[in-house]
Amino acid sequence: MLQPIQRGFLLSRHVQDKGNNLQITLWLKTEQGAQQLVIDDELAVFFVEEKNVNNALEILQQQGVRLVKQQSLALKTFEQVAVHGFYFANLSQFYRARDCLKAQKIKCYEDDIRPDDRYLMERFITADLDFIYAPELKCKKSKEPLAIDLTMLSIDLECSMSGELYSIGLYSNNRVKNNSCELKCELKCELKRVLMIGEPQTDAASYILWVENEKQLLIEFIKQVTLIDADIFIGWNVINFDFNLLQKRCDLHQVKLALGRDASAPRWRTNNNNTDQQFIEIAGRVVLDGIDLLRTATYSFPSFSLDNVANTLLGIGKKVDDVDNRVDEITDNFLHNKQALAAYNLEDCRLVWLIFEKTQLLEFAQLRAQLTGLVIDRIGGSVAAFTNLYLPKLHRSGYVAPNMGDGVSGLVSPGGYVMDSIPGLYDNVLVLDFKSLYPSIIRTFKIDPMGLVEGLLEKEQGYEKAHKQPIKGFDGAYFSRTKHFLPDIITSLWLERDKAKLQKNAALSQAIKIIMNSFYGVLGSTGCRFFDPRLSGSITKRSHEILKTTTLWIEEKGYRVIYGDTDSIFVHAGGDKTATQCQTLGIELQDFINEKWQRTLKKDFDLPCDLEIEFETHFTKFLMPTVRGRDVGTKKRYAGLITLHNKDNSPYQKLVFKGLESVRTDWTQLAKEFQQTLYLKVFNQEQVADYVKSMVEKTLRGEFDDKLIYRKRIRRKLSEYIKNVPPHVKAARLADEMNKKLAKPLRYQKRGWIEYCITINGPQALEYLSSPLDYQFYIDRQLCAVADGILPFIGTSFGQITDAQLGLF
DNA sequence: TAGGTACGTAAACCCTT
DNA sequence: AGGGTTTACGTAC
Repeated sequence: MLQPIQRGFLLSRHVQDKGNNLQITLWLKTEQGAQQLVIDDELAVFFVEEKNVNNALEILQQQGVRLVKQQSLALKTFEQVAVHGFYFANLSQFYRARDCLKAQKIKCYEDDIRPDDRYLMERFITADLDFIYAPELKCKKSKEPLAIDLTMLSIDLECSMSGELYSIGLYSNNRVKNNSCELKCELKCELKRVLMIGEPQTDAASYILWVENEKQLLIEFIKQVTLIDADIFIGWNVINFDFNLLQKRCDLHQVKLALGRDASAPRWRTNNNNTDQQFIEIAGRVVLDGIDLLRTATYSFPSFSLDNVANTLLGIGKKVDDVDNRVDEITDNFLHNKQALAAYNLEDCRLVWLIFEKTQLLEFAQLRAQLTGLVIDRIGGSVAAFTNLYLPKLHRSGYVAPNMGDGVSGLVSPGGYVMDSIPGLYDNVLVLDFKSLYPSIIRTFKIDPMGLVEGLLEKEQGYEKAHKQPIKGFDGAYFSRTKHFLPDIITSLWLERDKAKLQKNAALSQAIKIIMNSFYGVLGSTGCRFFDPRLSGSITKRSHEILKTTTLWIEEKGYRVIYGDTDSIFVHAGGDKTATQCQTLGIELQDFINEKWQRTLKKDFDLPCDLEIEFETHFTKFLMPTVRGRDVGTKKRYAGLITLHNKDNSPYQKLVFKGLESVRTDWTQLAKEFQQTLYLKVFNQEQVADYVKSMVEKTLRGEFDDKLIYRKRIRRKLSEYIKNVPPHVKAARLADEMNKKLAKPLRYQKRGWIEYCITINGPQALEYLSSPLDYQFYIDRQLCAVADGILPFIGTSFGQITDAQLGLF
């Protein structure tokens, strides 16, 4: 009897040796629930150049490595050398073979591709798959993305300083599928639970579940997890902290941390090269960390503390205490006010949940998995994503992929082109941007690893018909007009992104944008097997040409280009224009440039043009500062005023800062507020002298003491600052010396960030501030530096204004 | 369990005097 | 003491 085809979303994959064979385990979420698929007839494979085959076979035989089969294949390397496939029954033979051959300098191709990844990749399976038992298991890519809901569970631990658990919070608010009701009807089911060690309190909230001791807490947690049976755990630093601690406490009490859907304990992996990053595998479940995922989605915060992120994204204010006090407070609450601790515990779980909802993080992660084939909990992975998408296509065109390092040569490819700016205080500056410039260059000029190989062959062999001539790149590169993949991969992503934008699906649009932009970076990264500076160089050098040529065209029309960076051009429209005239001009320039590029590429390359510039911003006022203390214009630092409209169409002004002190986290609040107010006054042609003077006076009077705090990252271990000891490191060392004296934990030894002030005795950490603040330092280094960025453009300076002030005394 | 380069600024460091 | 160079950080794109 024919089994029905089932479909599922891939939660995790795993490969291991079982007996003498490989076993690939996939966990899926299907509409009927979670399901495990086991594939055990796969072989591991790598490829060896034909000329090395006999030698390789001999070596493997000598070493007693068992080869299942070896065969000639219709595959060749980028150097056009034929290869044989070497197949192995299990991982251990595969790895031994690889090591033996490597030791004998015999090159193996694709020997770093794990069999589970290869199994999925070669079937073009990313995240959605169809499977059938007919009678043995068969998997294939689902034709269209599935709409399978994954359920999440937010967890958070509270514990003592030394890691003894107090309580565990659980929160979820998953959508509930309701089949009896129309599609529109969406039900949510809120779950609140805090497992708390202690005597049951009769008046306590009903979500508190009292347990006797730590061991019971762990057992109850496992029970709850099994009962709730969520697909995804979420939390804040949840792997490195919460799960890590759970594992330790379970080990201590000899409790099996049976969180897997098959009741297995987690598998842990550490990052061998650097960092303390740990990876966790739980059978049939996934752990997603909010911090990592926000970073992957390109969110950036001065601090990724839960308080700060919740505050910024949700506007939910929780008091931001100092760390020591917080730990004390938790312990104090555990001893005297368990209900308060439970509420606090639950609230943190809920905040994480709300952040995931607000930023569509789960949807983002799911879409990324569907588009790239990366597992849903993967951090980073641009290179792997590229490989997943590219490798199977390459094989079907008769090539094996090069190894890492194959593409290296003496060449270096440049980055984006940054124009020299023309400093000044301007009215009406228009900004035009090329949309996704690098991806559009890849599309237009057919930049592609295999395309480069084929293009060079075509060039060598010569083609009579002009239209078949490969496209000239840079550094001797030629790209085939017809044989390539990347341009088409980008084109289809581009179309998906346009759809996503139409549907206002921000998470999808963002996921696609990140993937498209990562392709250039990957081609220029030596960590990628397809790295070749001729590829990245043909992208960036073309972008230089495009930016310079576009600038020329605008100038030929009689407008002055005052700046440009990588894909943007800043045009001075002239001070005599109305807002409407500026809008019209912006559109006019945009259309003119787009049309001209179409014609130019047709003429020069016989290519359709996917480049597209867009008029994006009209600055009514704009400042392009000079480099500090010099006459030349700066790069990557500017400010401007734009006019926006409320819902009722009433206009309001918005200040924009790029690169300047206002947007730098390592400048004081004083400098930032001063800059914003001062720039606004200058843009609105108001008097500034009184304001500047009053800021100086108030600073001296101590009115701004709470705004004089520097915040800076400590990017290395404290002991690694040897050649140079910057102020923030001085403050950190002093603070930890104090901590040592007071027998408190050291806070700054391993990376992190510090808040400090400059006192008359030098830098001191905020928590050990003992000397008076050095007001003159702040006036010179923060107020003066900010003021002199703009005041010269209205014919004055900080010195001039404050000298006059001193003159009065 | 490998996306990139370009750039400005502050302060420390180092050398010469 | 002064000036050039290096280090560290954060940012634009």
